[in-house]
Amino acid sequence: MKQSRLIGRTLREVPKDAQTAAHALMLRAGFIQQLSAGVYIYLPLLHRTLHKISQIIREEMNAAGGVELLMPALQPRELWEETKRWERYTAVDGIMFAFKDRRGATACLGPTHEEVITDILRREIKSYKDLPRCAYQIQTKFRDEIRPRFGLMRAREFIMKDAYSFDADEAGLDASYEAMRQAYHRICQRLGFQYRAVEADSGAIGGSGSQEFMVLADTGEDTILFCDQCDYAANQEKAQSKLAEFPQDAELQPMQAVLGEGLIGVDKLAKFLNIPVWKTTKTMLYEADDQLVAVMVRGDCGVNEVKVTNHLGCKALRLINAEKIKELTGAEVGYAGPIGLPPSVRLIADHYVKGRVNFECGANQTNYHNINVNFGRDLPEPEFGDFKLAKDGHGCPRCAGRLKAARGIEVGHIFKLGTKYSEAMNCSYVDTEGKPHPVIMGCYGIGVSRMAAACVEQSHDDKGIVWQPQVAPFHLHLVALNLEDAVVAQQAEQIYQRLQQEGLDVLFDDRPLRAGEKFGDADLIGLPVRLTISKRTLEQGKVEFKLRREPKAEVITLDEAVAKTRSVCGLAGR
RNA sequence: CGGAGCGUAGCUUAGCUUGGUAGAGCGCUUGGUUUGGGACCAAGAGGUCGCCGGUUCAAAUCCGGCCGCUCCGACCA
Repeated sequence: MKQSRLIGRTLREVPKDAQTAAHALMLRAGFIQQLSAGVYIYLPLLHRTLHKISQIIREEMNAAGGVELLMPALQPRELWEETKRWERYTAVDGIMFAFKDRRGATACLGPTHEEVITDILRREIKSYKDLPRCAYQIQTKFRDEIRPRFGLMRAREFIMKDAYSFDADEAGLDASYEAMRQAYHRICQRLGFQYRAVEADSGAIGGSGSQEFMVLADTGEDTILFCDQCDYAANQEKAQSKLAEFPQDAELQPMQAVLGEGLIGVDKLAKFLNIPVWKTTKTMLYEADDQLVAVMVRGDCGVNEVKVTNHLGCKALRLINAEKIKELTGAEVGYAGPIGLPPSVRLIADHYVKGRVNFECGANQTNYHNINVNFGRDLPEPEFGDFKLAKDGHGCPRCAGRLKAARGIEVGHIFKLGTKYSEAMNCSYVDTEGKPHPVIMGCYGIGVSRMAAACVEQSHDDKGIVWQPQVAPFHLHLVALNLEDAVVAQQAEQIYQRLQQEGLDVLFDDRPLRAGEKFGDADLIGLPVRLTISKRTLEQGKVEFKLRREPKAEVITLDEAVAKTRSVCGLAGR
């Protein structure tokens, strides 16, 4: 492609909306433009990269037994009513773009495609002989995110690869899931990511297994935890952890309410009461759908709302507001405790709240804290479960190691779905005895446009993007100087043709600009190889070859440059 | 959803407090000198100051409404 024909000019200054390095670089280098909040134009350079990423994904999906199709983005409400997800996605979470068409029928722009694919397959599958099946598509998805962020990282319209597997039994699902898991690893490896696969929460979607593929980056929106000794790794929503346990008092002390004004925060509180922080207790009040719930965790921990949501089986869980807290506890925020709550409040507690003798908790009275509280004597034992948020420094749940925290960009997520959709939508098959069974499903997503952003996030310097050859929009940047010289211009054109004949993707900077501007743009765009030709190099019968990731250039023959470029870009030699 | 901020030329912005009909840098056009890391000189083009309404002799500026965009919050019990 001739750069004089390219759409998407480079910008010298950083657009003010850019929040991360990758976002700023994509805007400045002419890869994206914002059309509205969380909606981006994919300019030609990015379009080519998206195509290359998609192609790698296709190859791995096909190798894993997937077949590609393309489903409508526009979906009817009725399908979503079948799985009871319409209300959740519109009214509860509000994540779906929904509207009425001219006939008054309600439709939506698909945020995901479980309903549509299940509809297709329930007409396709009759017998166990029709299984397994795995379908995938690469398509634009729409999600009305609460807060679009970081350019392509969290957009409201984005490109996703979604795959769905259909099996007759659990063993089949396991095999399908495993094939996808391996394909995902290969995709991440081929894209050159520094990444980790982590255990993830499968949430209300249900199912028995789920993993996320996280590209490691400080700007990542998710926190992951991994063991420094074994291979345990999980996202924070899912992560379990062990806490240090402490020797307990031999005797129960009398419970007592202590006045301690304005002690917000467990560290201050523990210091004031002269007790260790682990003896303090946080009691958080939530509204779970229309039920009130109090969650107790040890004072040095936070509540993992995902774990609580799963335990309660509720749709929405949110902290209640200050007024309501006062109404329920009779105290200002900060003094809630388990004793004396109205019976309408369901009390649950983290495992590590248990087993403590003479612990502290809020007294449900402003400025008062109960000390020397004990289950059994002062209050009945609540329901126990794993409700705490795992953190850096906690113990590994599998071994004696410690958990470390890191930030990650979720580029892929694989799920065992089970029969949630197949049962709701009656997608079944008959076995060898003619008995019907619901099909067992899995679903597997990759954020294609997010992967492009992750590539830039992981590979850039102060001058611009440093593309990995396999996803770069072009293999090489042919930068021609001295184009006012007719001989140079003609030879540049010939070299451009020759490089293309060699099977290389070439961006030919044929613009009549000064060297500095051209080199600046080349660094910004970040193609793996830069070939410079000028009066000077052509007089020597050579070209200047430079790798984007290396500081130095060398002057070599065109043949050598072609061979080196092919090698750098992983193309077979000729 | 709650809170905050912003909206002036393609981009980055000054001007707004204290009303008097808009200025800069980059980019763009033309001419000239330059020509391997964003050069210089000269002359230009380009703005309904987000939209609607109000106050006023007069509004980018003050007031109200709307729209758009951005940021922050959802460990505090």
